[in-house]
Amino acid sequence: MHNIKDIRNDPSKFKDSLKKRFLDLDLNKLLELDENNRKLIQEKENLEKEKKEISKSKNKDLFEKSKSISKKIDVLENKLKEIKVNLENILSSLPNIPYDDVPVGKDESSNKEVSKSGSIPKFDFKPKSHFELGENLNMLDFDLATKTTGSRFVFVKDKLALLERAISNFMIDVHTNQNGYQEISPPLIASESTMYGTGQLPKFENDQFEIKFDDKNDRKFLIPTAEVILTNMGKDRIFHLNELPLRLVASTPCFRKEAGSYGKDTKGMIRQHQFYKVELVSIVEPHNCLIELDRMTNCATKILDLLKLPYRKIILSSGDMGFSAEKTFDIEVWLPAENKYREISSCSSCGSFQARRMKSRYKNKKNETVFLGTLNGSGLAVGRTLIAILENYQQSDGSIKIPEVLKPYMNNLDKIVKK
RNA sequence: GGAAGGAUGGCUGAGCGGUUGAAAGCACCGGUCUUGAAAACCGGCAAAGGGGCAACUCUUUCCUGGGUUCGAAUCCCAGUCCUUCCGCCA
Repeated sequence: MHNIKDIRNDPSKFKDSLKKRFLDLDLNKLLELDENNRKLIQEKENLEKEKKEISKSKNKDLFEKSKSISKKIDVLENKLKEIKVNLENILSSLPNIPYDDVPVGKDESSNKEVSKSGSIPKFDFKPKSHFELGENLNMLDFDLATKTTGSRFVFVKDKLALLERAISNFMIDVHTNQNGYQEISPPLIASESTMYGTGQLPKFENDQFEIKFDDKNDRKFLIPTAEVILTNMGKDRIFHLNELPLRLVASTPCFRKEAGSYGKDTKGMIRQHQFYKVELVSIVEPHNCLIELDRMTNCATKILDLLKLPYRKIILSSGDMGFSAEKTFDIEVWLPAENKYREISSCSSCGSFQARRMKSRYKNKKNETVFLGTLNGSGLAVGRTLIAILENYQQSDGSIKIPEVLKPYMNNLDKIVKK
């Protein structure tokens, strides 16, 4: 959410910065509503002042007049309510403004590689895809999931289920013990206002799974990422300076409809309606956002370093970034079967964009109340890490070596082999 | 699901029809003192929005939404959430 004052002060600058998002919108309606809003506010305030003075004077002769003022105020209030709804509808649908150093471009083709790390494994056989490997081991079962649930779900079984759990535990341990994050086990269901706070609503309702509760006025959604629930821990709150930075980590299932991506990655577990993800969230003073973004990104890549998985870091172009982000680094892991890098983490700074939506504030050094900065990043997507391990650690016989750092989490198992 | 109590500023907590935006304490910020810190003392300190270059000023807000009244944190109605007790249950 943007501050209407910023838009009002320099509409053309604001418009230009949204052009980086390839949005050419007409701000006139917004500005017109804003002006009208302020005009009516002034009228209303004058009446209120008058009314206040009458009641203070306790002069009975003026009481009738006060009543008639009340009626006028009622009319104005109704008009204002309507304007406010319209204003907020427009404002809440505007995406965040890309930070200065974000490459401008329409889509992922303008993303820029920042760095590369790790060595790409050489195979003296044709590497298999994760779903071939998993199905041959009888440890990934897509057909069964289709039967019980539907498409884009999977049963992970036996030692791969253990591996999935190990990955998750390993990552959380690194983030809590070495990276200074506090572990959270949050609700997996979020209220409508919580979803609004991080920017999933109102614009992206179609991507969300809504839960049916008895009370129809109280809408609830399965979280599409722990970012939603963790970031909203600061909702409607004023933090003390000494509580910052707040760094949170959670491993949770995520639920996404992924509407519009049908036909993409239909095979395997790259794109599922449900997947586990270890999520990092930082709540910081807004001027520290970009430093924190680098820090967070390093926390994520550290996991890949420890797992000895090759990856690259890219900066997303303005057109490819998420709605709430001002700057995003994606980390892509090497997948031998696809012979390319695939996204395994996405770390974003949202500046004060989300904080403004959810009224998440703190008292700064000068004792002023200001909006916080929020960041979120995957550290990492568990399902995709499983895929990357399957593909990068596969052996010619179809078995899977276990990365050194995961062995303690897997009863010191060396290898996953077919029974 | 049944019964009772409650919701006030960053926090604790008074107020229960008329300068109450709201006592007091804590926290926080500034200052005096101190080599420095602590303690002590003095001062400041709610948010949102409008107007103004600014100093400043106005309006709203005591869970939410209605109502009574010239006037509501205070009275009435509805709802939400919390706490305690009982029942049920992983």
